[in-house]
Amino acid sequence: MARNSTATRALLLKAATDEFAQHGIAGARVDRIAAAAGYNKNMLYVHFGSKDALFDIVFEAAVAEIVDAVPFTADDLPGYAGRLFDFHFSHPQLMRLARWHSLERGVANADLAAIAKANSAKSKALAAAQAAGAVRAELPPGLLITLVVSMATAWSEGTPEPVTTAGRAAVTARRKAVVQAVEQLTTSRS
Amino acid sequence: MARNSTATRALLLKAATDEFAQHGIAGARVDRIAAAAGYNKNMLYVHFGSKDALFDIVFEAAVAEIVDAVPFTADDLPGYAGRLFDFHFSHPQLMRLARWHSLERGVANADLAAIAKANSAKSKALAAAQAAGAVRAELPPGLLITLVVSMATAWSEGTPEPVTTAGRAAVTARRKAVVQAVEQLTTSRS
DNA sequence: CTTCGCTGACTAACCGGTCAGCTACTACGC
DNA sequence: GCGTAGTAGCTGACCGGTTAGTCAGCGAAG
Repeated sequence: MARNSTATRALLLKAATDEFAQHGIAGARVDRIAAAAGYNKNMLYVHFGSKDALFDIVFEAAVAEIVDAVPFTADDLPGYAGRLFDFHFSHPQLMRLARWHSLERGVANADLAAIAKANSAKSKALAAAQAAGAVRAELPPGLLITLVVSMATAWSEGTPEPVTTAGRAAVTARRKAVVQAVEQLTTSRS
Repeated sequence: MARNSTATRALLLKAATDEFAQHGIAGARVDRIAAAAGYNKNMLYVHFGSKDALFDIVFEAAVAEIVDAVPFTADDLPGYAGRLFDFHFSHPQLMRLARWHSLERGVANADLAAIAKANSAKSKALAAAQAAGAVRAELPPGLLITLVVSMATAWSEGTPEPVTTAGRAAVTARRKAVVQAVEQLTTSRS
């Protein structure tokens, strides 16, 4: 009953994010999204055009959220890994979204350019840090970044951990292991 | 026209593996599987019962193939990582299958037991290797295994790399990076 | 009274699953 | 060797439920 376009759009987007994160593109149901948001299905088409277009919008918003929530620090890779770990742990949906995207959409040419650009910026910063001696230079910067990200996200399966005491302890142990491993990859041998 | 049950079953299973690897459970189409195998859709139901049951069978076969194709060697983690990398590079479907499974099926209780069992066997072997001084003991064995596997599979997105000279070079560079990284995690500091 | 936000009802296509029945192969009586 | 009955393998046609997407129109706000 709000009769407010921007608020409606936000509610639909939120509901769509949940639905896509849980079921993917093929498994998502437009009716379910509309119902969860408390609107009629048609509003989705008024605002976003189609199911596929909606997924694109949802996904881009998620990526933007990740990118500016955890900034890249070339001279502190362990810290970066730790923050990435934390973010994905507290936002399991976004990780699921990314995985659905890679499976159902593949890596399109348009994405490749964006990824390459973002990656080369990070690589360049990391290469500089390596040249300055702040980071061990044994691994090529581009590959090192991928390995670090991979380890930081190794445990994010989308299903949130039970919040028991034991569960929490396991999570902090994992976080510590990730940070420690990245330290071993980036610190010069004594 | 073969009129041969076992051969038919194998053909259907092959087609189903391709279809599920590419589209997941929700995105897979039974008609497409049957057509790809050169049979009528009904054969799928005669042999496998339902789409979901078919996926289970496909998935279990894939897991079995991975497990006995690349054996775990606690005292040579870099080698294990390299072999895992190679296998997933040459069998991109199986990795996709595993990812579809984790997204669409989640981690069910039945799986948890099997995973825990397989993991604890590996952990135990790795802990022994660490105690013997063959592997650096800085990281807990269970966590170390996950990190290693995660790095070894960091690049398997399911889309096979173009087989250009440049593509091949990039792949070998990645493989080298993985092995090297695992070495750094497992070799004692000099 | 006009416009924006919104709804309920509808549809055409799709999709998993079923069923009656056809066809080729086998076994067996002669 | 030869019909013939039985059966396993297989097919095309069908069905009911579901789903993305559409459309005409209603009601509130300015």
